[in-house]
Order: sequence, then C-alpha cells, then structure tokens
Amino acid sequence: MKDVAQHAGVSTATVSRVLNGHAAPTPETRQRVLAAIEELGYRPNALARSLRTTSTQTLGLVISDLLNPFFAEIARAVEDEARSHGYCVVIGNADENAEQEATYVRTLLDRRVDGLLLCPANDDPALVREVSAGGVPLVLLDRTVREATCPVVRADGSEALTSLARRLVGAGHTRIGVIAGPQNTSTGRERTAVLTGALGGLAQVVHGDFRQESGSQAAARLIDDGATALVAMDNLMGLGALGEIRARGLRVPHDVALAVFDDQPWFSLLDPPITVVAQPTVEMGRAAARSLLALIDGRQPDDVRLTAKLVLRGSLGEAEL
Amino acid sequence: MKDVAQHAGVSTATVSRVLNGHAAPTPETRQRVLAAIEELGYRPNALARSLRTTSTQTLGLVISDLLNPFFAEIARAVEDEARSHGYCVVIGNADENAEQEATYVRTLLDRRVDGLLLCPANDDPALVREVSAGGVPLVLLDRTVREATCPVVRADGSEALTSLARRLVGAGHTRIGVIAGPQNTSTGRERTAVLTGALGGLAQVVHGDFRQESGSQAAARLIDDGATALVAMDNLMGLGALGEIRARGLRVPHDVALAVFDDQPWFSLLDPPITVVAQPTVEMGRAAARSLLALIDGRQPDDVRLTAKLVLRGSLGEAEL
DNA sequence: CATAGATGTGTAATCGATTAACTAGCGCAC
DNA sequence: GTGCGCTAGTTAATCGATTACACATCTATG
Repeated sequence: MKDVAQHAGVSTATVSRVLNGHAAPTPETRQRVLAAIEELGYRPNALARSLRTTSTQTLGLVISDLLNPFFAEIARAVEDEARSHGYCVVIGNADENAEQEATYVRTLLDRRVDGLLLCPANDDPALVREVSAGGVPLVLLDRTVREATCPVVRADGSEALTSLARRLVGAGHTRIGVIAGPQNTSTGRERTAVLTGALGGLAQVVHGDFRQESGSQAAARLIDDGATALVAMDNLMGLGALGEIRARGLRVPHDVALAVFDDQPWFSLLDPPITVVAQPTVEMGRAAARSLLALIDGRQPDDVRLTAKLVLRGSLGEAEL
Repeated sequence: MKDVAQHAGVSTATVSRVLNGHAAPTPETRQRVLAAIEELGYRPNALARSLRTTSTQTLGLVISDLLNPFFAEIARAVEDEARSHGYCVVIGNADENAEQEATYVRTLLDRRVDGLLLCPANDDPALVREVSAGGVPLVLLDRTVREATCPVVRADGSEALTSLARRLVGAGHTRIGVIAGPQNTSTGRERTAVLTGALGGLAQVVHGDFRQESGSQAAARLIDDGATALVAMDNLMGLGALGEIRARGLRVPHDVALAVFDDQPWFSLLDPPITVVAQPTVEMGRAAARSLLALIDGRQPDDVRLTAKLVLRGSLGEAEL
C-alpha cells in the first residue's frame, strides 16, 4: 500500500480512501491511485483490513457431514445467499463428531468470522453458550440444542410423518421398523417421537447414527424381527437400509415397504422410486444465512420453521393408495 | 493479550512466548500465564497473529461443484489430510463457472491462505499464472490447464476406458453414445479422446457440461440417433442419462447399455447396478493436500497420477462377459 | 480584505499479535 | 569483590490496513 501511495504521489490515507469509496478524493487523484494500483498489481491484505475494522465479511458454517448430500445442498444455498450479500463462507466439517465440531467452532471464532451457522452434532448447549458468551452472532440450522438462546432454522416434518404413519397403519402393517437418528440430536428425537407416537404401539425403533453403515445394521435387525415396513430417518441410513434389503434379495414394496427422510435426486431412479419426506434444503440454507446476516446487522430475526413434505413415489406399496 | 499479561504480572512478550511454546519462560511463570488465560477466557486473535507471521495455517480449496459427490468426497479428504497437519481448509464453490472461480481464488489470496488447491473450471492458464505470480503455492486437482507450471494431481482413466471400449465393441455395439464433458476442460477432452479413439469410428459424441440436465439431453439425442450403449463422462451426467432412460421406459442393459465415469454409493443399488470407472477420490484429495503442504514446505513435489479402475456391475450386459 | 466554512490530503495512532535487541538478576570462578 | 556468562523477562518495532484529527488551500461573505 505504501508502494502504491508513493507511486501515485499521495499518502496511504488517500489510497485507503480511494479503495473504500470515500467521498473525499478528487476524481483526478482517484485516477492516479487506481492507475498505480493497476500498475503494481496491488491487492489489499484482507487480514490487516479485518484486524483494523473488526469485520471479516465472512460467515462460518459448521455442518455435520459434508458427504451427506442434505448438508452439501444446505452449504451451497448458504454460500449462494451469503455471496449475494458480499460475504464469504468458510465451511467446517464436523463429521458428526462433537469434539471436531468444537474445534472447528473455536478455529472460526479465532479467525473472527462475523457470524456462525451451526448444525449441532448433539443437544449439549455448552458450545452454543461459549459462542454466545463471545458475543458472536449465531444461528442454529436443522438441529437445535437444549434451551437454545439464538435463532433456529429448521424444517418441520410432523405433518408428513403423521400422514406417513396413518398410511402404513391403514395398509395393515403391524410391525413397522423405525431407523431412528441419535437420541441426543433434536432431529433424531423429534422425528422418532412424532412417528412412533402416530404409529401407536406398532413401531419398533432402532437407533442409528445418521450414517450409512448404521442404516444397514438397523435394517437387518428390524427385518429379522419381522418388520414389513421400514422408515429411515435420514438419507444415508436410508441408503444403508436399501443396501441391506437388496443384499437379502427382498423386494420393495412387496416384501418390505420403505420410506426415507430427506430426498435425493437418485431416489426417483430406483425401482420402485423411493417415497420420501422431502425437506426444503435450499430454502433452509438461504433462510439461515438471511437470519444470520440480520443478526449481524443488529436485528433480531425470528426462528424459521419450514415444512417438510411427504412425496409418494411407490415404495410404500398399497399404503400409497 | 495485554489484559492477560497484566493479570499474570508479566509482559505481553512473555504471554506470547508461553502461547507459542518457547523455551524461555520459567515453569512457574508459564503456570501463572496459563492461569490468567484460563481465568479471562482469552483466545488469541488469529488475524493479528497471521498478519505478523505471514502464515495463516490455512489452505484454500476451490472446487468445481460442491453438489457433485465426487468433489464433496475430495473436499473431505483434503480437509482430513490438512487437519492432521494442523491446517484448516477454506472451501470455495465455483459452480463450474470460471468467473466465480476467479473471484474465489482472489478472495482466498487476499486472505493470505498459505496455499491453494484448484480444480480449474477450464483450460485457461490465466488464473494459474496470476496465482503463481503472487508466489502462492498452488496445486491443481483433477483437472489441469494448458502449460501448467505447478504440480498436478489426477486420476488416469485411459486403461479403464480402453478396456471399456474393447468390451463394448466386442459385444457388437455399433452405435455407442458418448456423453462427454466440456471440451475446454482437460478431463472432458482427455476422457473423450481416449474413449472415442478406442472405439474407432463407432462413437457418437455429444458434449455436456458435467451437470445432470445436460446428461439427460445428451442421452435423449443419442438414443434418438440409435445408440445401443451410453457412456457418461461424469456421475451427474450419468444421473441425467439414467433419468432419461427411465423416462422412456427403456431397460438397462437390454435396450441400452450404460457405463458412468465416477462411482457413487447408490450405483450398486440400481437394477442392474451400474458399471463405472471409479476414481480413487480419497487418495486424490489426500495426495493433493500432501503435495501442497510439501510445496509450502519448500519442497518440489512431483505430479501425482493415480489410476481409475473399471468396475463391472452388470449395466453393460453381454459386454461384461 | 479578513475570516468562516468547505474541501482535499497528510500525519500518526490503532487493531493484536510476534520477536529482535536489550536489561536485570543470579551464580560462579578467580 | 569484580567480571563473565546465563537466563528470564521487558521494551519497542513491525505486519498492512483504517480513520480521527490537523493542516493547507480555496471560496464565499460581511
């Protein structure tokens, strides 16, 4: 910057003013400065700028699992929305691991992100408190924690799950296997509670960990126990369940009906296409980013509750009639 | 930091030494400082530190498309490897868009990442030159550019594609549709060249853009032209092609044989499971991160060329016998 | 014609760390 | 007791920007 100033025959203050579009500099000085910048190929050091201004124009996003397309879609939506407001997004991948999540959150705070979006790995409010204590704007996405004190953006699948339950019961299923998410995540608990509630005593629950492998194992257990219908509470466990079904040479929906929480583009390519509870991922991501930007802006955004929808495609068999 | 120093009754220099594990401070002073840090909940400002040390312990990764599971897997591998070396990764999503890619690269440079991993959206070496001119360590991943002057990490699919071609020809296919990637990407060009070369005059090529929609369109065109086998040059176009095949009520492999470049977990759940050319994504990501870290370390890593493998699963029909 | 006000630039403090150069304190040998 | 060598710790410069304040110049006004 000093070089640029010298080159243009002005002070660094003037260079800075030109860079930041202040009113002061004469059109003529401005031209000279811009020319010098161009000539020297100067690019301002964002670190120095941020140090001085205490603003990084950056949002942190800590997600549970980058390989889960559900979160990848959210990440992309967040990034889109942020970019359109002149913000950059730094993505941290927690791998469904609370410790790694905490590490990432701290790293991001150390780097002074202007705000943080978090898909918490579990219920524990400790990390959320830590962030809030630091005074950093925080929005929770998809999942919440106990006694959350910050805005939360999520999708409500109650209606879809209730309707799903009604159909399964109506079609005469009496042993319905629920491949549930971890008890210590809000989504895991809530979805399971709603579904089992609606199923009356017909539900058999096995808990997985939102990963493919646990889906296979849960499916195996449930099928062994005589389940004639399976509901997987996220797409990776759904993938695992489907693998197990195929491995046993069973037919969907003839031998076992299947529904999955979270939609995926390839679900409709299967035979039969998979019936899902589809969450509005893009809207969730965008809404979360907007809430966070509002918070950064000093406003107090409300919680956002979007609605997940039941999409019938055939994998429930008669229950879809 | 000043507060901590005061609290512990030492100077900021001493605090800094404790923080950085220097030899100087007495165990006793160290204790006092650590206690003060704990008590005040002090966290060092990474911006200030980086400004002073000119090192951010951060790698930039600009990928073509976050929604493409191939790149998501790579991103995860890069991140894993980087983390195990104490580095953080900032991911930028270029969305197969050269302009957005350039914007991201510049943003990352402005933030003084210690090194950059780039999956270039196209052939143009301008951006690579710009980065190199800035003296920032750079490694290209998956794709290369014209006259690249930096290390490149990629997978070689020639053997797999040649063997694939031989099988298709051997099984008597005479109109083989190739759903190719963009001409202005190295992977798009090379894969197509190898495959069409090996297919002799039997190939019909339609270019897509590595996205699902273009895969459907290309498939539609090729099927209309009488193709009895399709090869999609990346998994998203493969997804599109499969959708088109299903939409027309055609059977794989009876009506049309199908192979896809890039493997996906759900490919084996389809009926029939899809035959693919599988790239070693995790190894690619790790190798790229390692090369970049070596470069940052002042060493000169060689290019890495891993091998993609043909995985036969049934979607080629007789060609697999 | 002196002066108030507006306008454009420069000077220097500041953000929060690191670190070279220096100083104070201590022990030991002669 | 003096001097030398160590060690532990301090002072102050520095990284590269922003910005309050001071200053110079130029109009407009009474």
